[in-house]
Amino acid sequence: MENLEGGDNEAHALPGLFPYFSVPSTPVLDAAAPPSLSSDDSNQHSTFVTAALQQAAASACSNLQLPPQLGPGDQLAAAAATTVPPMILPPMVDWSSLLQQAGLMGPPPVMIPGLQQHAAAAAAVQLDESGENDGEAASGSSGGGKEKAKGGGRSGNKKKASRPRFAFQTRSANDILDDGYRWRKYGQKAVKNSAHPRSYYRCTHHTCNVKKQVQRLAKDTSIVVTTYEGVHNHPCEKLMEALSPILKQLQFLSQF
DNA sequence: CGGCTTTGACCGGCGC
DNA sequence: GCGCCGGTCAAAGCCG
Repeated sequence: MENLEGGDNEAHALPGLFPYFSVPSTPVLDAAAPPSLSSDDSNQHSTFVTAALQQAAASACSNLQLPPQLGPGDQLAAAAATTVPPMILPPMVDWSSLLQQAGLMGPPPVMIPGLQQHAAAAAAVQLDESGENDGEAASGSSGGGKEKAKGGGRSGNKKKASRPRFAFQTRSANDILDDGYRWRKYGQKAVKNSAHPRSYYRCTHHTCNVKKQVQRLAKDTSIVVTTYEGVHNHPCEKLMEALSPILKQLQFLSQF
């Protein structure tokens, strides 16, 4: 495992997937070797998004033409804003046109230079697998999940439908990356062949069924592997919070 | 008091 | 069929 060149400790936005990170962490470059989270490969559907995305995110930050009132810290938020999938943006604001007018975003769909290949690959995984059971997220599992477990109405679901999963590694002392979303921990399990337990989190948003698993690599405990399952169907709260003053300005300016 | 974490138990999938 | 293992539930406790 190698650190990203330069070993920057900046937070990194993972375009379209993980729009907001505020916890300093070092992304891990070695994308060729998916983390062995467990003895079996239960993450066979995972797409490991590492170097390319982080590089792209970094270049996106540096390429952005930002208004003078934006500090370096805001660059990340702005960069993230350019990469948030349209589906998670609030409907009341024409974000893309606003950002476009401000020079923060190119014509949709947004693609960061250098990212196309990997993002497309990731998107392909999403499309392929989410097609099966997109309804699950919509119907919500808050009730369904319960029924699935304790004896209850276990009728239909024979095979657990696969959902789009994305995993990435960060070198960080913190297990929990602040990705802007709110997570509720619902389980922790000791994993075979690993001294560190795996933690299970679920997005706290009512209609969102995204889950994530967090675990430290057995071979290199300084590396945290975060696996996201599903796609958020709501805005990133912290991102929106961070962007709201900027967007108010943009809205104001767009009137002229 | 609401939201969150902890933790033991339960369940299904899978390999043998 | 059995046992192992990963994933999830849910009660209990903690915390602001």
